Amino acid sequence: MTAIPVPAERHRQEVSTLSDAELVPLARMGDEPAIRAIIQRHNRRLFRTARAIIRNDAEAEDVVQAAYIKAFSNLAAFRGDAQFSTWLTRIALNEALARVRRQKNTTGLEEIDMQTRWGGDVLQFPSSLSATDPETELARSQARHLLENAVDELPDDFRAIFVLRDVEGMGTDEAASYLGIRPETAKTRLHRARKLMRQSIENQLSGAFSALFPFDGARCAFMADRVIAALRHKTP
DNA sequence: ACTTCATCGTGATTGCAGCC
DNA sequence: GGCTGCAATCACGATGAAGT
Repeated sequence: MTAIPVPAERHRQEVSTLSDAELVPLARMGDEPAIRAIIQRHNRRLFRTARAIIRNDAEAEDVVQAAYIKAFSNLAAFRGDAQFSTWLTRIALNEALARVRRQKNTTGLEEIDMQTRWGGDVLQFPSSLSATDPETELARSQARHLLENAVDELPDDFRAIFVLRDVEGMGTDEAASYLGIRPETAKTRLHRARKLMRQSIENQLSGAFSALFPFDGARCAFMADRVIAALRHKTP
């Protein structure tokens, strides 16, 4: 049995189906469901973008929040020349870069690095596949940590382009314009970022390769027993 | 309707020059 | 010497026209 939507609820549902171009005028008039719809739609991209620059979850959340506040307070400034998402992401990016500059002035880089490395779990990679069993979930979680560590180890410039292109799936030109660099530079940085990612992951896994397909201990001894038994049986 | 081929656009790779 | 950006080139997939 489906409940009949009350007007406010119906408005919320209708609003969630609108395009950004349709939502913006509503948001300008202070329409709360429209503002919520915009936030829900762009949260992930903004967080990832901010997280790529900041390397700290809590800080990235702050940045995204500040970016939304700034954007909704200055919606009149959005002329509609570019996509709304582009405008929004650019604000978050500027906010994140400004915060990094402030941090560099007030905090040692090493300290920021420690916060990042030991600050816990993070950069939300998409988990489109549903969990199946605990082992699979554990393996997926380990793989995510591996990737997140590798991303965190990238130099700032490389990390930004890597996240925008490979995590967010932007095109070269779009990502380059977000970062204010030439597309050629974006390509080179992405290529080198991927190379560094490969090296980093290989380093993290170097011990693991030798442990693949283990065949030792009791299993090995049992095999030896069987071979010897077979040979004894064969020789007269 | 299907297959083949040419064209175009986008991304990947690499070499080289300039800078610190 | 290593890092970075630029430019040239290569590779590949998407798309549309032509032929069967």
